[in-house]
Amino acid sequence: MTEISSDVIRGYNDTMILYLLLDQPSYGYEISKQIRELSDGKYVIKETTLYSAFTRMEKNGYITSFSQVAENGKRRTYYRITEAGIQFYHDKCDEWQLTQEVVEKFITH
Amino acid sequence: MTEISSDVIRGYNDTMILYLLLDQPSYGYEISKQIRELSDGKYVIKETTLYSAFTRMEKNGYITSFSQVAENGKRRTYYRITEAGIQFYHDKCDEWQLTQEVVEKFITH
DNA sequence: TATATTTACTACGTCAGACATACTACGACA
DNA sequence: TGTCGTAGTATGTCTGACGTAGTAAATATA
Repeated sequence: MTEISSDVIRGYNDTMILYLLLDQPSYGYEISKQIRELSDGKYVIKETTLYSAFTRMEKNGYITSFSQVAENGKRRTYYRITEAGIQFYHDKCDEWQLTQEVVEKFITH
Repeated sequence: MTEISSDVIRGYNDTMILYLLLDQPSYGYEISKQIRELSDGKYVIKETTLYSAFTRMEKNGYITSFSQVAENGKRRTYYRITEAGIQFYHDKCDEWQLTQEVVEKFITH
């Protein structure tokens, strides 16, 4: 079966995460589930990939974090997208269009 | 201006090169020019990226190399795609379809 | 009640691919 | 004479993904 390799999705993990933060803050486990569901199980992000993406994006100023006790009594780290993050996300969407156009020229159907 | 980042194209450099080898053997400089032209200048592969891709793909059995003296009297290293390379290329094309479907869910237009 | 599973992470280390920088060498051309 | 185009090679660094492992609390199941 065809699978999505890490080399291919590399560079779009951040974009996917940011997309899921556009509406409201969220946290690791939730984001992970949403990526799996939205992609119909075709893509499952690794935990280490996800949490290192959070760290990187916070350092880059694309997200901010805050700790909060959830309904279930557990302490979670939530992430909120910043203005810079929104801008970055939109730039990535533009880049995706361009990438598609280019790669398509080298693909046979 | 929007540019294609190396993280995004990563995983498709090999595919692009193989595409250009489908019809006949070719060599670095020529491949490089063709990628630039076919992409309308939107993507220019770096020399180091290209030649290390040749080395990697030869090791993986996707291409074979032979040295030949060209019309201009210069010795060039040509590369020819193998059966395994053709198979790999087609697998990558399938993967591209899948990747597109997945990424699209996280992109706003 | 004991155990397994789900939730929600953190730490550490490795690897591959892209690329920056630099260098070689030859012919054409101005 | 020097620069541009052609056609590479060598070396080393960086980033993002991920393998492996461990922690800990809540919830479901036997």
